[in-house]
Amino acid sequence: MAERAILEITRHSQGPDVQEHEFSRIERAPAYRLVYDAIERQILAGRLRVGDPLPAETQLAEQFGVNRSTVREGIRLLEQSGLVERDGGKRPRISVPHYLDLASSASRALILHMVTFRELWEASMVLEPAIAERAAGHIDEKGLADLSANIAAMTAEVEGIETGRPADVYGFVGLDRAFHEILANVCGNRVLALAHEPVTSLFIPAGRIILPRLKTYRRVLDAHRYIFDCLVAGDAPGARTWMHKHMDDFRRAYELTALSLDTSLDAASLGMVNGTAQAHSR
Amino acid sequence: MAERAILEITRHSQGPDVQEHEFSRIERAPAYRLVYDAIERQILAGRLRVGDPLPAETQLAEQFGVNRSTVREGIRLLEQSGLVERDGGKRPRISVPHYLDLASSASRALILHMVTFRELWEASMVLEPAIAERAAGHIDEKGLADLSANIAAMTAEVEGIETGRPADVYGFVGLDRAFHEILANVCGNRVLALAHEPVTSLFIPAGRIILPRLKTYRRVLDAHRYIFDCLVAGDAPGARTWMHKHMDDFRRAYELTALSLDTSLDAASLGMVNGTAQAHSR
DNA sequence: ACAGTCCGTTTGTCGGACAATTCCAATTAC
DNA sequence: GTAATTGGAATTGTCCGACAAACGGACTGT
Repeated sequence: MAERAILEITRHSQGPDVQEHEFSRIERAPAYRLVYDAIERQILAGRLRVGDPLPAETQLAEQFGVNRSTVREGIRLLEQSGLVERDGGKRPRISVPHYLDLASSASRALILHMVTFRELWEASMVLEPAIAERAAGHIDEKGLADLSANIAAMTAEVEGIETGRPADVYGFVGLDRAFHEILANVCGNRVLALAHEPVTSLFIPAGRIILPRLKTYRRVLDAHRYIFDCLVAGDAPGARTWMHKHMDDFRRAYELTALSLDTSLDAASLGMVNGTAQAHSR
Repeated sequence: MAERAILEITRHSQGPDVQEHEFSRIERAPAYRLVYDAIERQILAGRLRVGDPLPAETQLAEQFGVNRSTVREGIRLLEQSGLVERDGGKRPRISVPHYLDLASSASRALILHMVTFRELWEASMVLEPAIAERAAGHIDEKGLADLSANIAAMTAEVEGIETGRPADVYGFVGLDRAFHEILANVCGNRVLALAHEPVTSLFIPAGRIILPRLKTYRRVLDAHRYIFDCLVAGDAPGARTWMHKHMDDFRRAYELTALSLDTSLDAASLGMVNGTAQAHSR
């Protein structure tokens, strides 16, 4: 019986609760947005469960009493907000957006707002040591293995560079980022991991500026090694301390490049286009 | 001359680089997504500037060589990702997503992943004191005025409650949230503000659980007052210390409700539906 | 200068159509 | 009996054409 009423669209037709002198702002949302809102509510309320396929477009159109095109536009909104996931040409399925996916678009927004390197560094001085500290108490076997592999790869890269091979800056920065990302994901706190993600993303352009100029590859690797050792030993204060030093190194290196801390990270220094393109191709 | 080539769509038609035995996975992104990618690139590259109106749908359809419906679906993706903004029935305009908008959907994602109160509290113990500390050095006249008004409103509310009036829990939690949000926005660091936003969002359901049970209204107000006084005096360490106490109070209160710190904040316990609906109706 | 009117443009929505896939189930081959 | 095939129904992606409503701007009358 409730089958028909599962999905209902609500035109927010401002009821007769208008004041006498003041008229409340008249709100007209397009139908495709109402479709989006309605389906979103069903998902958040749990009536449409994660993993289930989305009802067919024609069926939705019929239930909502709108055209299929309108329903499709609403579904696009859901798609971009991560609440439905389509895999190839298959039926789109209800899904829970992974918080880290959303963080990548947040970092894009930050770049467009031209945050400065100082802001990035300050935030990382707050977050990274806290994450390292907690990671010492929460890391598991797999996390340690991942970190170990990451350090091994970076070691190989650094030794290659020191024997004269041209540096693969992109690859190195990627390894650096991966190290910090692993830490965030094993620190046992998803809120911190989410808060941290834009920081790692923004470090990529910053790293690409610094590393080729100052060649601090070995120094980065050593810091990672010390942190790793602390994690193995379960030494939370040590992990925090080393991470703190590691981050402060980064600021000093940036200052040595003669770039002001208050210059903004702009989209030109990017890889940004690649970054977002990747984010959408799940 | 470049007028025609400003917007170009790239079908990723995997060239003839297929191996002999292995066929590389053919990738078919739907056209509406290619439209999205193409326009996004133009915006990030700065060829479509913020504030400009988006080209007309028919024009885009013609340039891309696809149907207008397809273009429209692509625009919906842009819309949800915040890169275009439509105000009423007017021409949609290119816009830069405000990072805080994106954070609200991130906090929704966190709820769906059932983060625990402990995670929320830990993250706030890291972020809130750091923000308070920085706010002491950066706050301006307007920020102080906003905080002052916020505290005045909360004072009125608390005094009303203490004279027997029934407590407006929703209103109080809203004021509490606003206080912390103002702080984040005047701390002079947008990365921290972004990282902080999901924390304030998630505190709303938590506050609604705690406050009516323990009636710690006065205690919250006092903490806000102490912090405010430190900000006025430019006392950064003091602001940090009081915020630290304020957050720790919150944990203790939560424990007193006999709820485990490791219970998750679920969508049911919160006006999440309202929250997101509000977020979209900018 | 200002208000009102007219008209082209643009968006929102509708209806229908069709190719390409996917899904599912019955059928066939072993 | 089980596995492979095949055929049709369902579904998505895309296209076409159409129209009402709202917006923007020019034009006009006062």
